[in-house]
Amino acid sequence: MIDFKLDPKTGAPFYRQIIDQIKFGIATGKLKTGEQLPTVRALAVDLKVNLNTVAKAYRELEIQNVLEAQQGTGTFIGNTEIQITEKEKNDKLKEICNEFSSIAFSYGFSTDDIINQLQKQQ
Amino acid sequence: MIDFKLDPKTGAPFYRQIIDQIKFGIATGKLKTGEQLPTVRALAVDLKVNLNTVAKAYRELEIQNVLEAQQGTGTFIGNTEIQITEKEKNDKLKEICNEFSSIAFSYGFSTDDIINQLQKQQ
DNA sequence: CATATTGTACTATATATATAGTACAAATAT
DNA sequence: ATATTTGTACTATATATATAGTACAATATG
Repeated sequence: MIDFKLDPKTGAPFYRQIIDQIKFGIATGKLKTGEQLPTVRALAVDLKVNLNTVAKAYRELEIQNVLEAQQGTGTFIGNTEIQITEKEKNDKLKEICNEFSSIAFSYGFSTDDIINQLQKQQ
Repeated sequence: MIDFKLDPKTGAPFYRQIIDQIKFGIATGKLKTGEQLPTVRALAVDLKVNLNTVAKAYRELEIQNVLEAQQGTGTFIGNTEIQITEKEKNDKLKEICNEFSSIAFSYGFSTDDIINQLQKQQ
């Protein structure tokens, strides 16, 4: 289970921070297919936010087929495998990398800084 | 001069992203004391945001004694040294990389995919 | 069966953010 | 002097975010 944390300083909306952490949790293997997430009410209490804020995050991820929600039971990590072509994948990767390196550059970081950090993360 | 960039997807307010980039620019030596920033109108056009949004960022930084504004002339980097610790710099890089990789992961890319693409870009 | 739990769906309200438009004061340029 | 540029200061409006409160439907539990 993820140790959810909200940071008001970033300016990023709470519901988006929740979304991010779930996605990252799945990506890094901390959250696995079929695993149950905290209930909307439990996570709301835990993070000291409103029930609606958690529900919004879960709803958004359900629309993206990342989560599967069952009324009366709970919300679970889905089993999403999206089929896309190699070219589409590569274009997307380029797009993401371009966007993020330009952001990192605007903060004065170099490509090497990014690469070093990414290697530490894995 | 900084190459300002705004990212709507992060959820961080534009004015705060501008503040952040100026502070980092000073901290990393890209912006030096006495240097003139773009006029509020010029930067607003450049970033495709409202004049008020840039003005808000500049105003905030003037209150913090980071910038000095002179009506009719322009806005300049003040002489107060911004101390950004290595830890703060590293945290920012981590934050960017986390956001970066979580998005890339949600598209099915691995850290190696990202690193390879970044190295191609260089 | 009845009850509790869980996700869902509303309304209402408050605050923050961003835009649009306008206007003015101070400094500069012509 | 006059006009332009620049920062500043408003009003008004729209949207996004978050909270509070309430209620309901589907499922699980006793």
